[in-house]
Amino acid sequence: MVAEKGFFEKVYEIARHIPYGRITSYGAIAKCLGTAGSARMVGWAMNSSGKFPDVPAHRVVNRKGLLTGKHHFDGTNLMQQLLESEGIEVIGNQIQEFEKLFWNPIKELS
DNA sequence: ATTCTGACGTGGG
DNA sequence: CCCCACGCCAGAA
Repeated sequence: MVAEKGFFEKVYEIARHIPYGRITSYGAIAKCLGTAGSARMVGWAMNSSGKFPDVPAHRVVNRKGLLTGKHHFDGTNLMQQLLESEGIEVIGNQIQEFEKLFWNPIKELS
């Protein structure tokens, strides 16, 4: 059948739908893609998000709400600053009220 | 081709 | 919550 969209594109598509001031987890996206368990690939795709300005990688964190990928951004606190810029409180790489700000792609995009 | 790593998640203790 | 181990699969060396 028709060639499916690349794994990366699927990730980007969802990431692009993340609303302002909201965040989601890699696993949530992975599940939405149907590749639950391969959450690592989601993060891997994000690694190439630098080529896609439409992909707010800073809004994607791990399931603990920890900014595990902040180290991959340009600066050291760039990711945190971006999140705080959207009204998200971040302390020590940990998003405050993570569950409250969590945006479930499966529920919203289903 | 093989090997290792990696922005994760889940399960068991 | 913590720690440990396994699975996952794409890409780089």
